[in-house]
Amino acid sequence: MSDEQSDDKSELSKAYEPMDVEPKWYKFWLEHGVFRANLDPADQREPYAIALPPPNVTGSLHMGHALVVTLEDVLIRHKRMQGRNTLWQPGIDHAGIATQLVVERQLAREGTSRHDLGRAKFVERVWEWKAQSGGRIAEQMKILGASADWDRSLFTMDPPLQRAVREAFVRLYEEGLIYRATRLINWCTDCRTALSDVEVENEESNGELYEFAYRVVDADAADGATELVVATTRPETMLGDTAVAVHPDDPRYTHLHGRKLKHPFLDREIPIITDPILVDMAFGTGAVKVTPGHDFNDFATGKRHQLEEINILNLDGTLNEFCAQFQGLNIKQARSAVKKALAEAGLGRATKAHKLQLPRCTRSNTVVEPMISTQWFVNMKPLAEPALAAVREKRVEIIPAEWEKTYEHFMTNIQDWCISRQLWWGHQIPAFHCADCEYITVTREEQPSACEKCGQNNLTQDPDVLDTWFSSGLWPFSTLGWPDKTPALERFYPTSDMETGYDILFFWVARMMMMGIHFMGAPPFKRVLLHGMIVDETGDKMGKLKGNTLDPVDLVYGADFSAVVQKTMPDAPVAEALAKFKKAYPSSAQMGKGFSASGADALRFTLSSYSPQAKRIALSPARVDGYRKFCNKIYNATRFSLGYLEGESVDVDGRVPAPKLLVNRWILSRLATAVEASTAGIDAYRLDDGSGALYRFFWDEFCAWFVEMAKPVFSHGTSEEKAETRQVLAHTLEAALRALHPYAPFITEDLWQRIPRPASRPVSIALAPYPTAADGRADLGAERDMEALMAAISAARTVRSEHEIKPSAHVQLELRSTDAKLRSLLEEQARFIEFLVRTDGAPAVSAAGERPKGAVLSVAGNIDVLVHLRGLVEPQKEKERIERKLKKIQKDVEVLEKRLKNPSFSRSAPPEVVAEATTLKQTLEREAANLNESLQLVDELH
RNA sequence: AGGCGGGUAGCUCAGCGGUAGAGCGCUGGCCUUACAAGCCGGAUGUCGCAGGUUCAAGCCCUGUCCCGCCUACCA
Repeated sequence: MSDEQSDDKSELSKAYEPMDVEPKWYKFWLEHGVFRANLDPADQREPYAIALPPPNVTGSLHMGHALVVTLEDVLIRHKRMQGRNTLWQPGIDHAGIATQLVVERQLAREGTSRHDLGRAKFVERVWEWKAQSGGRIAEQMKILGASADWDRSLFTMDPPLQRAVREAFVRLYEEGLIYRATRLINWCTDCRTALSDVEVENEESNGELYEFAYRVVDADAADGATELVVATTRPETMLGDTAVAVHPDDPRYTHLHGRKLKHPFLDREIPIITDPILVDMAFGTGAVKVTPGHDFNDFATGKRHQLEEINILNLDGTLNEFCAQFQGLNIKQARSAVKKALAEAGLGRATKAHKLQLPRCTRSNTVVEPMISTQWFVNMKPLAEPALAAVREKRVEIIPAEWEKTYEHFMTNIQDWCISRQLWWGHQIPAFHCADCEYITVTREEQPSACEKCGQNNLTQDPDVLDTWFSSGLWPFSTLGWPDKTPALERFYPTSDMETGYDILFFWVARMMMMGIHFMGAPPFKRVLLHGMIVDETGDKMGKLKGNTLDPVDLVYGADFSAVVQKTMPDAPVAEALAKFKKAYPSSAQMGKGFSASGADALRFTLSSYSPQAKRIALSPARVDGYRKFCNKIYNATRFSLGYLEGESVDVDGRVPAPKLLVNRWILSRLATAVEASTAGIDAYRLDDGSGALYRFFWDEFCAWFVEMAKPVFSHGTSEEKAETRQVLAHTLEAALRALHPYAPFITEDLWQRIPRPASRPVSIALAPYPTAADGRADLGAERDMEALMAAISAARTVRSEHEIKPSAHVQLELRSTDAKLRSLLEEQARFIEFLVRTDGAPAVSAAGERPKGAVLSVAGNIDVLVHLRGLVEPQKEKERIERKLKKIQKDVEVLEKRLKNPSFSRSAPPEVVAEATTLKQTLEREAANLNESLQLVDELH
């Protein structure tokens, strides 16, 4: 088609094509600087800021990102339209381990390694990689319409942020909150680095509980003290055992108190100790081997009993020189070798199946080993207390509020944070070791010239880098220029809302809270808005292996399913991958060969429509398709409107019209309600309510009733009526597009640019004011009258439809009511009834009368609706239908009657509830009477 | 083991004290001059189970069974 080119004045095609408009408008917004925050001191507008959770530099856009972008963009666009000075601060995280692993894999493919390259060259290489592929995710966010202030975008490794990180580290060190210590930490043997507690994930797996015996030194057969059987899930760690513990009150082992055990493989004697904390008499054999070097509980036990801590592992997880013949084996090999050796020595005992939790590295999925190591730590208690108080005192609100408990639990049980990582990619710790006096100089200087203690310049920087989340914790203020007092920091700190997934509540939100309060003296945001995790249609987590990942871009641009699965499971046969995919998304079966190009707006609307209360968001492609249709609806409604507005003189000055026609008064009243609901929904972080209110308003009220009723006005109305209706149409459409803009920015901009709008409006709808109730006109009388009218029309339509009257056939309609006001309403609105019901001339309105033969009677509140159907009805079918309906009504009436007869009901229930029940019962009874009458008449129909 | 959340129409979910809702699917009829990506209709629920509070209970309380997630662990 030639009419859908980019020329604004061109005729509109019949169907909406998002791909033809979306890229164009994004460019337009950038050109007009629509997304920029204003730092001009003269700008008096109230600020509103969100720090976008910086995606990993390694990442490409997934559904989780799409959700973040959508929710935050709705918030930002809404506030921007409300006249706030908005800042949506974007950026990218350097993602220490993740990025290092990616580049290392790349090197491995080239047959080299980071050790071959050396640290400096390797880091250079990572920067190169970042320059090539690090910007991709931002581009994908733009596809979704993200209105972030891209000019301010930052990378956590950028020099200003490096400076902020050094500053934070040095201050915490000077305050004694950062310290170095040797203790048991989580060690990933694959990443070869220490991990923090939150980077370890526990996964249940089936293991075994293995029992073996230690022989007692100087065994004395007389008192039975020959051996002690211990139970363990990790036999190989016996190489590091320095005690065996029993419960002091355990009668089975009293005779062994104070005795020693002989290590079967090592020249070591192991004391038997008593410890009521470690030992549960009922579990296993009641005797626990104690390995302080490789188990957190044993470590604590060792501290209580001054036991030796022996490290039996090399950094790569193989057994070290303390392990005699087992040296060099990896843990798995060592486990079976130790068991075999124990069995051969006659020490093996029972093996029982046992479920256990394996700690795994969140990055590499490798089993994490507790290991004694010297690391840097942050003392968390003093930081956590004020962060906890801020939430308790409601200075920071967490929404949904359930998460406050989780937050509280974490903050009160918080352990010190191990922040050093044995990696090369990241912020290197600003600590310098003196070769002469071993003193550690911690400094803001990039390269200090002398040791603070001895003054010599024999300094080497600590090789470790900081946990990625250390720099992320500073994000809300480091991005604004901290530690300098910049205008941006002055204006936008604290930020307003922090919106993110609940999965990083501990990783990120808690740390920002602590750092923000500590360094800035105020929490970094006023509200924490947490959304759930996106899962597939069956509720499973998305994962490459499961073949159930969805690429947001595929939904926006459209894609064949075969292409989709080839991308997620490149190594699997297409048929197999396709089967997995269809199983994960049953609704895709209805979608033919693939996803349509739904556009960013449809995807955004979909993502806005899920309740943020839900922990899991089961994304349905069919739902996206539904919102694609909604976009088409908006498009066509505008197309219809333009047909009546273009070329006419429509007075659109932004002032609310004061129409006379009922339908016009009504739609303005509904508009007021809808835009208020949208704002209320967004403000309460219930975007599902906000978007839903507009969806229903636009489709069910504006299109289904208002536009339909405008038709007879435009064809047969007086010129005043036409002018009035044009004005209301133009006004409502313009306001509706503005209301919809935060959810669906592209289509609303495109259409808004085409329709008549007040001269005072800015260059983009994104800068236009968000509509309020004042853009409509509340009119309760109009709402009440329209409800009666719509009910009557629907009742008549139902009768028509149930009797299978062709739409082309006109019927005679009679409307009766004992209410004089209703009668005059129906007379006034006769032409609309005629048009919408397709009646043969205007319906007859009367107070009461004989019921003519061959008429079907329906009830709409206080209006009886008679449709003359002589000769058009099949009596038998009609009879069955009526009887079915009667049964239902009678049941409802019974329930109501029972309730009304109960004396306590009328005594205790509020009067309006009683009145409601009474009228309802009357209506139902009237309907039942009518149906009974119809039943009698059916026989006479033919 | 503790904590949190959930079990409502075939599916995915809203509703959280006053006649059970939405989208998709199903179904009858329509190419009615904005939209067939549409229009006008229809059907579908012992609101996990058992007790209790209340005039009134998906909604509040107690117990119970499933399903998720989180935290901490019995070696």
